[in-house]
Amino acid sequence: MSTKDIKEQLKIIKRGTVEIITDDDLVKKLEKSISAGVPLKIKAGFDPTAPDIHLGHTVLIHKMRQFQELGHEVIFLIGDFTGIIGDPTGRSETRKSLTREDVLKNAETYKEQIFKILDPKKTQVRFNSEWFAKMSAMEVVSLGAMRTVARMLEREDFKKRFASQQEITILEFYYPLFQAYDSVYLKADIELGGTDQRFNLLMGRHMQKTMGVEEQVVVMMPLLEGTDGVQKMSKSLGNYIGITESPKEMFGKIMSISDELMVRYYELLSDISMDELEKFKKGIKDGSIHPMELKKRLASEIIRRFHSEIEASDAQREFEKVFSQRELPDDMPVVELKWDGDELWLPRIISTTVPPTSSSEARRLIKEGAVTVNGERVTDIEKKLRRGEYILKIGKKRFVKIVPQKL
RNA sequence: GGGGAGGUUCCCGAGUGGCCAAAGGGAACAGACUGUAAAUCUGUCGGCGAUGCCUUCGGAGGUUCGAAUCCUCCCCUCCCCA
Repeated sequence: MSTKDIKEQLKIIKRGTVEIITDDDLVKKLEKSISAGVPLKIKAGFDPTAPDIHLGHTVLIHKMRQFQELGHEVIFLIGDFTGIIGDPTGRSETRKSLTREDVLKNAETYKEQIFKILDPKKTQVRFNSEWFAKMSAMEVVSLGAMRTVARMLEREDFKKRFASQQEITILEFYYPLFQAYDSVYLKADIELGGTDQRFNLLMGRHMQKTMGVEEQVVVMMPLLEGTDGVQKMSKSLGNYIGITESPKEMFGKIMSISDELMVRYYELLSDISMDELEKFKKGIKDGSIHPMELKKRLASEIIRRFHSEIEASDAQREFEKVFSQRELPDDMPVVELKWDGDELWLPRIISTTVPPTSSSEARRLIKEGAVTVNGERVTDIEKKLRRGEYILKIGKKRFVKIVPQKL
């Protein structure tokens, strides 16, 4: 059990949150927990639809870790049952149901990844099919009595779909009810979720109250902005940093975020304390700390978590070498090139060795001064190269080593 | 079942007979500035050894010297009425 007092606990719990419903209930729960020496049950549900976990998903997991460190009991709930229904949240159209096999496969991926953040020994992994699979029809139907259709239609996405005459199946109406029942069954003290989960989280409170279980406190976390700093991180927007990406890619992506976003990432993804973060902010303001140094530190911390200490420092060294000192990277793709005659036209060489490039594209790049051959910038689109070895650099980050194909 | 709107290059979206490889915005890619910052500014943004040629505007035909634009049929999406 946590030795920290309520004030300290609250400070940690509130870090990065958007809203807590309600603060008073949270304080009461903590008081009770401390006096009785019983940890709180923290529940967070995950819909096993996303095998590609990115940093945005880890915000919640990170918050779970913090609860774990405070000595509370963390339940990582995999919604294998509800995953088959498909959460309609945020969808403008009916979601396709996943097959049972998909769900289980994705759940495995989740388990693999979350323990890079959570302590496996202190984490309960549960599947909600555990209780739903054996529920009687009677019980299921009775869940439907929990809410009226009018209340259901208050939810923004349902409202929109209903108004625009798109279909909403009764099955989808059941999703929030099932999620809420998870909280009832587990007797959750706190449920964590993103701001987009508001309706479902509150449904949990409602159902617990109705069914005579103490109401859970709802802790809502923000949806992390992607690398563009504006829209939420998502794979479809291409602004994500996946946690299985290579250390090199991760380092590069993190270094390219804005300073403001870096502060945000520190708050939501880093282990450093808020006090330390305050010092950082001051340092940036008065110029005593260079933001770039802090960004490197952040990148390093994140890579260490998902890869290793060594890979983190390698990634940093490589980054400094290539981008700060403008030297060549340790390894670059080597392409064998067949020379038909003595000389080959440079745009031709580029289009055949740098994958998504046409010769038109290559001409443009040359005109724009983006192309370097053995360190020399080339701006003549008529340039030809004699048979031999060359190192091409296209833009800031694309390198290719050309070697003649053996005869 | 009846009525209406529409499908355009990665996305949004103009264009309604030649001046259209197709406005504008976004994304992306480059260059400058830097800290690979972000922001900003500038340029590029179908293909081709190219002041020209080829392929693109839902699909298939047709009219025309000439079509993304007009006609016919088909496919798809959305809205209204029942």
